[in-house]
Amino acid sequence: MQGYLKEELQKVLKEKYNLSGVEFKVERPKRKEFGDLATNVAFILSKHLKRNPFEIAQELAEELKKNPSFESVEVAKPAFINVRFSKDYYYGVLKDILTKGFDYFRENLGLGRRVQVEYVSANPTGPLHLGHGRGAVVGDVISNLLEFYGWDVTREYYINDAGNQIRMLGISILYRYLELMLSLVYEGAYSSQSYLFAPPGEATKKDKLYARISELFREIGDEFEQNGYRGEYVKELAQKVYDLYREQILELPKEESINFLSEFGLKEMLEEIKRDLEDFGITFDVWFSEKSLYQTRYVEKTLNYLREKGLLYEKDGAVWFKTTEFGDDKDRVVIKKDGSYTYFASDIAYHYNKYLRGFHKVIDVWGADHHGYVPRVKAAIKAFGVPENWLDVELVQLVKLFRDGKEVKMSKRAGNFVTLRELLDEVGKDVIRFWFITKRSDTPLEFDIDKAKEESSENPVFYVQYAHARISGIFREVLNRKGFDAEVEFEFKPELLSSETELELIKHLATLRDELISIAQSREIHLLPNLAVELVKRFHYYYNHYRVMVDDEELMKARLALLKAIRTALRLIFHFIGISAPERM
RNA sequence: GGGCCCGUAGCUCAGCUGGAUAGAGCAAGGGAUUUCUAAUCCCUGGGUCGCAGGUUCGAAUCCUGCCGGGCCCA
Repeated sequence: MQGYLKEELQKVLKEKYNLSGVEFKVERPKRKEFGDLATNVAFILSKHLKRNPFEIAQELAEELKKNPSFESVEVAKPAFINVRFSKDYYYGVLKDILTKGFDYFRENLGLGRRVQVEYVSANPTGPLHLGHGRGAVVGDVISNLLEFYGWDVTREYYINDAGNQIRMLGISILYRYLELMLSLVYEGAYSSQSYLFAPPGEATKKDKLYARISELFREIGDEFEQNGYRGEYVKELAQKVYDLYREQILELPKEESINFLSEFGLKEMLEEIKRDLEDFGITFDVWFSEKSLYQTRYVEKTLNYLREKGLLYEKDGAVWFKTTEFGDDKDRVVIKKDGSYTYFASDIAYHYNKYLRGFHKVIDVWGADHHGYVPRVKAAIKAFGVPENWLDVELVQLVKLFRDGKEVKMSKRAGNFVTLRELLDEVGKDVIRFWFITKRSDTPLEFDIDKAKEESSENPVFYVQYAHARISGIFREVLNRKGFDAEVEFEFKPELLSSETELELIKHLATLRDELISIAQSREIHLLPNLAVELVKRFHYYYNHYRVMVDDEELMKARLALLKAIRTALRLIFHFIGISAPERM
């Protein structure tokens, strides 16, 4: 609808003033006296043409009036042009939605180009917390939108499996495992004959166990105290290790046992993360391992490339990357004094890898605590000669959880944060997904469990889903009582929908198409819940004021057609948000 | 100390590439049910858009300063 009017205006500008590429706004006025759409084009033109905007508006209006799709074209006060579309235009829209379904709303914005959305990418050293969950939803919804609008989307999770934190996970598991073993030895789990008796002059097996436990405690105790992961989940992992391997871990040399447990923990955590995300409706096309960048020498190659370009230098025993040449506020270390690579080094390599994989665009969804990181990664990209806007970073702020009006911070499992799983089990996927995108993602979100759960009847998620269930209910009843199946394609007379309410509803659907497109372009996904509520509000009003199942069969069919179109739009929005469309509630 | 984000109704938030009388949900008060699902609808009240300047035909929107909150870096 907006697109249509814009095109028509551009044609007029070209013919009448020989102007092209003029940027102006076409939008839905807040007050319906101002028509279906209004444009500020005359204001813009007055600057170009150096003429009175009101006169220009009048000239343009005269041209537009020739088009039968417009019922009226008026010029208002300063110089707005208010356009009203004809009924036939709207009836055409309704027919279009019924025949094309989702495709009515589609527009090929991506032109099949490849885009990568990287999101979550949480360290696999603990369960996902709420912040990760928000990032997960944001990334997923963006992906859904881009996919629908013609992009070839790759959803990717970057696994930080190379750094010291994985070793620390191993140490933490080992520490908890030692605690577990110690208590078992004390409690007598190792008190059978074979453990208690030994040939004369030799220590018993039990004593040996005890000595080994003490030895390992001494060796890793400090490290655990300083940097260990303390969440309950580490104890669970240790228990799992014990269930599988009993005391065998003690028989390994220290480093070997740490490596073994690191790998074990990594694998377990990743599986858990995968499960949590799947229950959240989120799956990835690619799980990209940081470690693989080292194994394939990608980091090395990338740094060599930079070195050849003269962008690396040594200072204080470390290797630095001249990111300041590309807009960063200071240079960054890529190889530390001790010869190890920084995270930044592998991040550069990762993004170089993304570029070489041929993505036309890359969107990184990051926690907002990484915002200081954006300039240096962008700098790296520029150093590769890649256009800066090739990468977009969506920053996602924290989620604060409230219960009984108080902030909930602690979780037994994670130690610090409430886990996504805990919230998922308590309030369910749909509610979380909906609420997590109701606010712009770069500002902190407050999530009130009581509102999300206990007052579910007043919850916008249910409000919106209820509309879908109601429509489905009507279709069921129409089939039951009248034997008419509205699910299959049927003929109808749109002109029977002649009331103001009905026409407004169709208009709204036409507008919705424009708004969804604009959301996909700007990625302002926080507007999606609003959009759903707006549409549903109109539907509920309609439901309460008009009966669909009426004796006049033609009228009934026309109204069913309208409901079907509404349901199509609703399902599409639900699909974007990733919530279910219930048949009954 | 430097940087980023935020401040709009009692609460949670839209609106911010300048545009017509600043919106929604919740909460508060009143009303609608022989119905295709009342998890609904209708009505009412509620605002110095943090404060002060500036830019211009016009500012919640752009600029500057200040106040308050969050985060990152040193």
